[in-house]
Amino acid sequence: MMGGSPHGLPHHQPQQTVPTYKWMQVKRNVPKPAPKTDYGGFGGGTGRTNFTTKQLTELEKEFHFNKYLTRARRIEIASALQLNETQVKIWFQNRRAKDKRLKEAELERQNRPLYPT
Amino acid sequence: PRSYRQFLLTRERRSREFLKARSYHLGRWFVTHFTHPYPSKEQKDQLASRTNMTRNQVSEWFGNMRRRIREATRGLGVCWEEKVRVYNSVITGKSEPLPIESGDAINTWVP
DNA sequence: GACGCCGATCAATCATAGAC
DNA sequence: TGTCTATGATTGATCGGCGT
Repeated sequence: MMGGSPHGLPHHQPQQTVPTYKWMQVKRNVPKPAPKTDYGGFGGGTGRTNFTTKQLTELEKEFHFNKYLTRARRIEIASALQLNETQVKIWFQNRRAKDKRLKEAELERQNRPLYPT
Repeated sequence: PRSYRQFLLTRERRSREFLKARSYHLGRWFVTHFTHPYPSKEQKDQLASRTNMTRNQVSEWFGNMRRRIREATRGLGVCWEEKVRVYNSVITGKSEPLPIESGDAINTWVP
């Protein structure tokens, strides 16, 4: 496994005797979805958005019609659903990724009996 | 709202058989690559076949595990062995401990 | 330079199987 | 039988890289 090369790594540098595990320090910036215009201004721009069922339904419908959006279409949808263009864009990206995952999962199911039940 | 199919799939993949199969291989890989617990696509496939999981499930397992350990040992422990021990002590007896073994040689490769 | 896409990942949350 | 917890899965959003 691991075509890697386990070449020993000098754990102690002049400055740090403590091994540094960068993955432990990983920290993402807080999601900053621009709140909808108007609407009392502040929308608690912090945190992730919870799409409504209606919004998801419409997005899903659009996705089945087209997996990719044109700029114009994106603006239309964002406007109609009260979302940012970015949110719509990201939703489509995530949706395409999901589509891909599902397809791969489907293939795996065919290529591997598993789960004799 | 989940589909019934999804429900069955979820239940199936959480059976004891799968839980056992994966904890060892995935856990071992994790502790022996503690400096960079990010398996490549090929490595994920390998682990997936060993544990009868899908590549995505392996990815999810590592993602969840990295975060759990990150949170549990933030500011605690120094070397990887200490971190793993901290994690194994923080979790209750119900959790699956990381299978650390004395004399473990850790792969120190880092991108 | 900005913009969109993609692959991988994160972070918060959801949902459930198993323990009690 | 119902409650609680550990953990797999989902998903909006981020990060880095690449192509246009």
